[in-house]
Amino acid sequence: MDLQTPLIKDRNCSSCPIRHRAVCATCDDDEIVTLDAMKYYRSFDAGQPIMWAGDRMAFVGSVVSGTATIERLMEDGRKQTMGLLLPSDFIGRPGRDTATYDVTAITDVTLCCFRRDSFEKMVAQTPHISQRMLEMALDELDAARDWMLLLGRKTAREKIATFLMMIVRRSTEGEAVLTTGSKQITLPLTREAMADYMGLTLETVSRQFSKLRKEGMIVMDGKRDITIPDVEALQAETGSDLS
Amino acid sequence: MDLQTPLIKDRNCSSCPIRHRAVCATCDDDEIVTLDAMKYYRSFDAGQPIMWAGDRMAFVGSVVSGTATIERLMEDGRKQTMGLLLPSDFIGRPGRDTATYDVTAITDVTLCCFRRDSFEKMVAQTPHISQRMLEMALDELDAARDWMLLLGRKTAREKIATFLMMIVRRSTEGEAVLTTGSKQITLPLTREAMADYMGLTLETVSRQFSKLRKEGMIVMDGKRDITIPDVEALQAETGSDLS
DNA sequence: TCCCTTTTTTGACCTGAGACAAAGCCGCGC
DNA sequence: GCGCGGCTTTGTCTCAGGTCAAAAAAGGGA
Repeated sequence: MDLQTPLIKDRNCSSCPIRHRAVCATCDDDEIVTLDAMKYYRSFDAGQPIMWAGDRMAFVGSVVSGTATIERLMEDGRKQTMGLLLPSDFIGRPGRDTATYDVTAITDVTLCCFRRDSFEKMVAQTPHISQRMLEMALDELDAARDWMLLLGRKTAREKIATFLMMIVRRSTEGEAVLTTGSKQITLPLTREAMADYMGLTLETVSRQFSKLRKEGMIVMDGKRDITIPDVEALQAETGSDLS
Repeated sequence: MDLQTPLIKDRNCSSCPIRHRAVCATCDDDEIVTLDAMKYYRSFDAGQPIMWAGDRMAFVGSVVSGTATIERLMEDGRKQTMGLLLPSDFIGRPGRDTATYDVTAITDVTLCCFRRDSFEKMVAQTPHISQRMLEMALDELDAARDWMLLLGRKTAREKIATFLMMIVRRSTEGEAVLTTGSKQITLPLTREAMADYMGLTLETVSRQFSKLRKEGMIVMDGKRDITIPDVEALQAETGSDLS
C-alpha cells in the first residue's frame, strides 16, 4: 500500500479528506450525521475489479483514496477507458441496478460506500445531495465531451500533450493557476492504461514520450516521474486553445 | 420548413409533444402551470447557430422539433460532434453562464426556452425538475461514454454500422423492440456531419456506405433514405454485443 | 544479491483511413 | 430547359499509427 493511501478505519465524516469535494460536499451537519451512519469503507488492491459491466450494483460510493478507471471491453479484447476516478469522484448510478461499465482499481483504492437502495432514498429526500449529484454529473459530461474531441480528432502527439496537461491541472488543483514555468508530475497510469484511455496502442504512447523527451519538451526521472520544463510550450502542443 | 416541424404558436404545455419526455416530464400540474408561464418559443433555421462556445448563455431549453448538434471546433478547422439533440433533449447547463460547445441547428429547430436565471431558481425549488435533470444528465453521460468507445476503438465500418443502429433504435422508440427483420430509416445528417460525429472524413463515410450497399447490408433510396433488409446482420457489424 | 516477471522501449514492416483531385448527381432558380 | 452550387461518389497516393517481434529496464521477492 503506497503512501498516498493510508489505511482508513472507523473514520467519521468530519475528518474525511474528501468531505468538501465529494457528493456530500454541500450537506449540512444533520445530513452528514445520517450519511455517517449509513456509510462503510471498502478497499480494493491495485488491479482488482471494483465492478463488472452487467453485474448488479449493490452499492454506490466515492473514491476516498487511490485511482480507478471506468472502461469497457469489446469481445475481441479492444478496450477503451472512459474516465479516471480520483479521490472525491463518485462511482455508480442511482436509479440503475446494473453496471454498464467495468470499474477497475489501478492503485490500491478505498471507497466510501452506501447501499444503493438506502442511498437512492437519501437522494430523493435530500436536495443538497441531488443537486450536488447533478453538478457532478454535468462536470463529468463536460469532461467526457472534451475527451470525445481528443479521441475523434487529435493526433497521437496532441493526445499525449493533452493528457499530460490534464495531469498538470489536476495536480495543481487548489494552488494558484499555473500556465507558465516548470512543473513536476507523476503519471498515475502505465503506458498500456494511457493507451486505452487515449485510443492508441502502448507502442505509440511510448514512441510519443520518447519523441517529446528527445525534443526536451519533457524530462523523465524514471518511468513515472516527469518534469515539464516549459508548461506553456507543452500546452501549445495540445491542439486546444487555453480558454 | 419541413413537415416534421410545424410552426408552434402560443402552445400551452398540456398539448406539448415532448411533455412526457423532456425535463418537465415528472412535474405535477402546479409546476407545469409555473413553467408554462415562464416558457417562450424560439425558432432557428437549418444551418443557424443556436449557441457559440464562449458566449454567455442567457437561456436554457428543450428541443421541441428538429435536430441540432453539439460540437466543438479546433483552431485549424477540425470539428468533432459530441451529440445529437433530438426532440425532448435539453440544451444548456444551469449553474454555468458560458457555453462550452457550439450548438447548431441542422434542420429547422424549435426550442422551448427559459431564461437561465429563472430556470435555475426553479431547479433549486423543484425536486421534480432537479431529479429529472439528473436522470437526463446521467443518460447523456452514458451515451457520451458509449460514443467514446466508438471514437477510440472502432473501425470505420463498425462506426457506420453502430451509427445506423443508433438511428434504427431511435426511430423505433416506443414501438416493440426490434432486433430482427427489415427496417427503413432516414438519415438526419449529411455525409460531412456524420463524419464529424464519428471522427472520420466524409470520403471515408461515403466509401463505407458504398461498401455496405454493394454487400447488400443496406439499400439506398436516394441519399438520405435507407432500408436495412436484415437488422441483425447489421448489428453483427457494430462490434458491440446487443445487451 | 540474483532471478523472474512485468513494463517499457525500439525496430521493421504493413495497412486503414486521410488528403487531394476530379467527376457525377441533384435540386433550385431563372 | 439550363446552369449553378452544394452534396456525394470514386480514384490514387500517402502516411500516421497499428502489428509483430525482440531487446532493454525496472521492480520485487526469496
